[in-house]
Amino acid sequence: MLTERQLLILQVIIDDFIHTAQPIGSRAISKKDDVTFSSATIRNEMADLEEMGYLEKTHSSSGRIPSEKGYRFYVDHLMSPFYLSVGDVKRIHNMFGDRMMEFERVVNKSAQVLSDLTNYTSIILGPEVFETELKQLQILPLNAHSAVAILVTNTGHVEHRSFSIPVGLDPQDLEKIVNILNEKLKGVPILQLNKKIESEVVDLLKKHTKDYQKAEQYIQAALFNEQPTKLYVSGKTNIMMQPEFKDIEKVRSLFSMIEEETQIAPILRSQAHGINVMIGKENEHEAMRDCSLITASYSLGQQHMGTIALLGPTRMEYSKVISLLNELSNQMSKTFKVWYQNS
Amino acid sequence: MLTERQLLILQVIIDDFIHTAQPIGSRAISKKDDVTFSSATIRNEMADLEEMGYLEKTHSSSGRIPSEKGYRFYVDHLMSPFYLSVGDVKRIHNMFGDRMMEFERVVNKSAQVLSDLTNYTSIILGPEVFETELKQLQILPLNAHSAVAILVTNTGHVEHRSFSIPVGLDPQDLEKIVNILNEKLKGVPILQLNKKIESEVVDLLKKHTKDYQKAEQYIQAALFNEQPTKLYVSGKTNIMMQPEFKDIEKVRSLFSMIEEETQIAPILRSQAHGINVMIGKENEHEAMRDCSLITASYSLGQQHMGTIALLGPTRMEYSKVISLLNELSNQMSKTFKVWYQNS
DNA sequence: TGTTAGCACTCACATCATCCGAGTGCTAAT
DNA sequence: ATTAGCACTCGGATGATGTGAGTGCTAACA
Repeated sequence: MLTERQLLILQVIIDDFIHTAQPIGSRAISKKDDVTFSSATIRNEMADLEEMGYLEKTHSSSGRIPSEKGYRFYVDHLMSPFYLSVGDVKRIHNMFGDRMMEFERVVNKSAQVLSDLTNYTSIILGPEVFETELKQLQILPLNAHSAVAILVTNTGHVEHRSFSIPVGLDPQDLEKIVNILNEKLKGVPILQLNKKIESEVVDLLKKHTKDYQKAEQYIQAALFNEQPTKLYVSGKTNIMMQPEFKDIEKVRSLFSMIEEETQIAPILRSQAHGINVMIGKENEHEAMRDCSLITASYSLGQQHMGTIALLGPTRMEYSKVISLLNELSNQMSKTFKVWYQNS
Repeated sequence: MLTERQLLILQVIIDDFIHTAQPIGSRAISKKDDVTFSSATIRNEMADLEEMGYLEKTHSSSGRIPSEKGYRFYVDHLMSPFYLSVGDVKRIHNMFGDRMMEFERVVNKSAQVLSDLTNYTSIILGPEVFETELKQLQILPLNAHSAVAILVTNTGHVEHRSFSIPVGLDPQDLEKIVNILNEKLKGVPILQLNKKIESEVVDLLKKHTKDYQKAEQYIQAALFNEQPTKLYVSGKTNIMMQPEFKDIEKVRSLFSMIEEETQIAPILRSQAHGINVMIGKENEHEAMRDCSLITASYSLGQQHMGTIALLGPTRMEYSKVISLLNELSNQMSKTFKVWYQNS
């Protein structure tokens, strides 16, 4: 549909615009090394490309800039693969080589490195706990009226929650409850905890404890406070360095969205596995009209765990970002496999 | 030193400027209810106030705005007490009334509410663990080569860390180590953990375990990964709504500072107990040149725990902010006392 | 002697005209 | 089919001009 020459021109324009953020004119294109034809020819071709919707003008006599359709075409067909520098790859690998094995830390660090390497904003959706299993439950009284409940999963994820001890609960019963819970719940997938408790634990509790009501209350407090998926964001200030975000109102609306977990988390969660690119208005959220969002998923075996994303202007270094995300998500998946697969 | 009339004029100017962010002229002042004298008189007085350094002009024929010295005087001598609305007080109290007793949550929520009530940015420095004691240490193997260490303090604070099990460490020894550590370290203040281990635990370990080297390594990994004090920030976008922050470069430098824990934490930590007000250049940090920072401390009994701060433009509602911070820090101290004092 | 009315003066800011140059579209020549 | 040439467009920079809010100063007044 597009001639070789048109492809070349489109590619030159996008590559250039990604780095300069300036409209590019026919004369400038004609000076590029691999362009052999004159500026007049280029003007004609550009007019055609504009008519087809791949290019835009900022005003009637300006140079051209890529349209969103142009970016989409670029990403799908035109983009040349980006070869990560040895240093960049090393930085990614190093995060996993360390003895620093805290899950949360690795993810957090990943977000930092990613925003650092790209100068965009990185957002990582922490692992969903769905398929993980309870490794151990512990309830530790702190004093007469408060205690802390600690829940460890087989992936090394730790949840803890302080709460008041229901007045009048027998300390003896406390211990019994914990023992019962541990015995019955160890190895149970987190998602099924609730069902399991109803089906097998409740009766036991009734039998062994004086005050079942209190105990029930107790368990509820300890286990079932909502625990939203963690979101790791890094490099928010990078956004403000992009020339397309000189306008503070734009930045503000974008920031509010990112800070609101309930806004951004579902967007990341709804992305398909693998690499996804959302360009400009392809993002349904108002504030992301002139941003692109690139997402990659990471997993534990077949099990999808979470999403890594980079947010930047539509004028984004797609090629580099995609390579980085690929590298990181592979590395994460690989590492987590080693850590947890055979647990 | 200042006449009654000058005090009145200074107060009117600051009160007005705090709300409008506009320079205020003699005519406007003369129209205020409690001002009885003419604009010409006011002009003379303003000229004097300017000479004394309490007021400034933005250009030679503009109205006056408060100088930093003016704000300082206002905060120290002029400010009328702010009576919090019943609703606001309720919102603060409610946070503590709930069964939601997670320490981190209360602090986090506090930051949110604070930024919400003021439209400034709130920063809370989480509790230092200095004087808290180790309640329990637990090491839980997840699989053949990784484990999670969990450390609980008497205040219900939980730290956890995943790490690799040194290759070749005998599982038998693992249990022994944990037992020894627990026996010897229970009740020891966190700060003295290291010393205590050296003085009492090391010898025991040498005696009871086959491979002391490995064990040492193990303990190091589990306990002494740096754990920076948590920082809770909320309402960053509020800054961008202030007219003095239309300039994106200003916002960016401020944001970078806030996001960098190593920058902002020491500043908060170094504040004296009670309420502190830092106006404009009184803040040594470059990016805070035209901000004010108001801090309040919260404590557990006599023991200082952490700092609550509000960051806004120098044109800040000092009176309201101080009242709110007072209310919150008192409430926090009071609540924590009930929770942990008699543990 | 303190207060006030009056007035000339200042300066930011908005508006408007002008100029410049990068870039286009179109036409005609190659 | 390509390209040189040229008239045209428009954003952005520069400068002149007017307006109005606000000042400082002087002189009159209580």
